[in-house]
Amino acid sequence: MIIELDLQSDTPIYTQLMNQIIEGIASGRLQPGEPLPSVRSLAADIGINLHTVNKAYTLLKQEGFIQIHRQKGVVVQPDALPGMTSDYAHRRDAQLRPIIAEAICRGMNEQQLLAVVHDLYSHITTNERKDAP
Amino acid sequence: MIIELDLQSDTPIYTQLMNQIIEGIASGRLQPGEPLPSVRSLAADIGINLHTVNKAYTLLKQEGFIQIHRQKGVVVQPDALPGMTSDYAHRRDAQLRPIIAEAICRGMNEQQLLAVVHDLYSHITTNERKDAP
Amino acid sequence: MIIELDLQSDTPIYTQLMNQIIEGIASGRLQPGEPLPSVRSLAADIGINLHTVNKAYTLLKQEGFIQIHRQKGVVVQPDALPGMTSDYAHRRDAQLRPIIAEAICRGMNEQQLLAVVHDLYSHITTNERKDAP
Amino acid sequence: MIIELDLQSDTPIYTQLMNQIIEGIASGRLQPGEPLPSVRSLAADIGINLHTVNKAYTLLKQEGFIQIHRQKGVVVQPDALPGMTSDYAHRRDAQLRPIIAEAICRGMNEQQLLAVVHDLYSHITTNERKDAP
DNA sequence: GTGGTCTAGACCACT
DNA sequence: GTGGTCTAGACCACT
Repeated sequence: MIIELDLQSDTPIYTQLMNQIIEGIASGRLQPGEPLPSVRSLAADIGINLHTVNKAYTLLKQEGFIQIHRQKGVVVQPDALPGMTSDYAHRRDAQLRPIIAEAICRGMNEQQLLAVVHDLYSHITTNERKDAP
Repeated sequence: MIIELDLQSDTPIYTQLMNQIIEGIASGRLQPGEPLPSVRSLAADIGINLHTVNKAYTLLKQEGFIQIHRQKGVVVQPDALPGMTSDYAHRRDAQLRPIIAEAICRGMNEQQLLAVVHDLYSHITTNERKDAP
Repeated sequence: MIIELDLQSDTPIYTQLMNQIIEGIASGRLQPGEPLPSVRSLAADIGINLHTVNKAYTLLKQEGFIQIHRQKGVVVQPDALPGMTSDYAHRRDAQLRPIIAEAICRGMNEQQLLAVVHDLYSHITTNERKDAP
Repeated sequence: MIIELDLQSDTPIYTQLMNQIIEGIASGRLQPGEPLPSVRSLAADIGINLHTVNKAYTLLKQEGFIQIHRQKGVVVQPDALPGMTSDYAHRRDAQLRPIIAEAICRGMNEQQLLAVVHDLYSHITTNERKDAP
């Protein structure tokens, strides 16, 4: 899987890395049980600090998206993925809320906003590369 | 308008403040041309530092949501609000993308996700208090 | 003479007022010896504070662009205008310098910059309204 | 690069700092991709507060003259510099206009004014020290 | 070590 | 009284 980072972004690198892996899982490009590169090799591949990869992996493990085995290495969660806890629902709404509010201010009506969400949803699930649409 | 901040949150206070004001505008609770409290009085009201309010106001001004008149104070943008630039569209998509990806991982299908967006959209535009839903 | 102020600009109103009057003189729309409105009437006309007009007039007088007579009121300097002191030359260069530096950074070559200055010079001296070009 | 500030000037320190850096880029003394001192070290070097440097850097970043990498520090924009947007052209003209008007009032003809601009342009691009001319 | 955020407190320009 | 600027000092996230 190709990881694309923007080192100038003000989104922390470990967050970008987490997002890329989560999107990989969402799209099916990363299958349950599929091995991920080791902390060391991934850090070397994309030219970032070991600690940064480690932080991303640790958080992904905490949230249940991956498993880290001392010997076998890192794999995409082979069992049930996290699911829709109410904690998650609150966090999701808190993230969406300001985005939707800004969209309204900028003149998007509900149809337009739903269309954008639909497009992104389709785009992710149809397994295309990030830069495709 | 009631401002609700979570000082424990890892979202910076000035960002929360910006979001609250943007949502106020989106909901119609803040009308174009309506005066906002001065930097000092708002800071005193919500018990934070004047500079933090100033930063939020300055950024909102830069993005075109409010106007700052040197001595008259601050008002909600009375002229055209920012609008849908392509810069904005990219930023919006970049914000939505990881949220949607995580929703997919957690088993939300498209209908459920659109329903969540619909609810939040309606909720904001029907001018309810934040804690209502 | 029509005064155009931008109350939202971060240029102080008194400075804008000074600039408008200086440009009026430069263009010939304001002739030497020509009377200017009183502080009171100008403030009323353009809807700003007395003190603001007063400050602009006082500074213009200090710099020699106008005369203020207790009885006769305010007139455009009927005698020699300020002239090119070395103080002025330094101030002018200090003002131009950062503008030129930014123009260079943004890719303007010398011809383009000189053309812009030429256009503005012609524009002012041909006595057109501000929004003409 | 040597930074020269006038703490007595009524031009804010952060503006002077921005101007010096922009002129450094214009002159070629600061090359694309070249690192700039950290907020803290520059503040210490020139004896001003860290926040003042931070403000200058943040604004330069917003205008696209520099990049700020979270931990690696600050570099001169290695990619394309801002360029000539119409926003910029308007701002530039608005800055030049009162300067030109005053020059006219003080008796400069167009040749003289163009000569001054030419001299400053050459002076900046020939990479001389500020106090040279 | 780097920038980001926040506080507390001060003085100033503008109106 | 308003926002703008500056200082001093602190803690934090990130790498």
